[in-house]
Amino acid sequence: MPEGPTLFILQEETTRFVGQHIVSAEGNTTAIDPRELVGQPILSLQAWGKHFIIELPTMALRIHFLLFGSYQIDAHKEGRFKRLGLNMEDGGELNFYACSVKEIDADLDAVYDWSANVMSDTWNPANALKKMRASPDTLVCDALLDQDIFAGVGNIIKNEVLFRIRVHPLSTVGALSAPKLRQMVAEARTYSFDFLRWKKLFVLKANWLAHAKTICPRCNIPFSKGKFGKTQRRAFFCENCQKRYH
DNA sequence: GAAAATGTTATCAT
DNA sequence: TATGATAACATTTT
Repeated sequence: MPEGPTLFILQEETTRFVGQHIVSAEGNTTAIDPRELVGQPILSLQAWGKHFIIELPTMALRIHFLLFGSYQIDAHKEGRFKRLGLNMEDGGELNFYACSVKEIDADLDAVYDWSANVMSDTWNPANALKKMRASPDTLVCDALLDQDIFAGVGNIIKNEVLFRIRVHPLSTVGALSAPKLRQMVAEARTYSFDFLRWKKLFVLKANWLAHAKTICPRCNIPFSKGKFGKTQRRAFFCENCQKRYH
């Protein structure tokens, strides 16, 4: 379900709810009592990386879909418990399933670094470079998945970006030249918007060049596979055309 | 039907 | 204390 572009779509699809009051709420979340939400207006609905933030007068909620979460707008799933369901004053519904719900206590600006959100106008590539320069031994595969640096980048985007810029996932950040590192940062954003466009057209998977693929489309030789880095996520890469910098 | 996967976090051990 | 391994969660697809 997730990766930043998906959350971006969710945010786009729900803008009409901003300003509306919640007329009823339900769900099996233990983070909050859904009844607390009734009567409150939605102040904002925002996406930050893979987080969906619902801002209300008395609290903010963070929805995270993890690997399996899903949502329905003006519809619901049969035979599934809602983790959280909001019924709006215009009769619309916003339902979340199999996701993590968390209440955010502190001020949103204190919790979120808006410049790290790859899909946002507030994205700041210079900040990403600065964060990476602070830990040069980090593997590029870990850096791209680091939500403090590239909020919204997930495993698919990671694999596609590294293939596009011809960098081996086990390269270290510090071994990349300055232009190469800038290219990595730029491509993280560029590919995220390609992902967004393709997902909307239902052709995302058809446009994968590396992720879950077996043959390198550039070299026509088998891709290598591995589970690398702190999170041991799948890497698909070409030993021939993706250079290992270290 | 087993296994794996677009992900994170809590908990326990070192 | 900090880091690291492991489990836990929950759904859909192969």
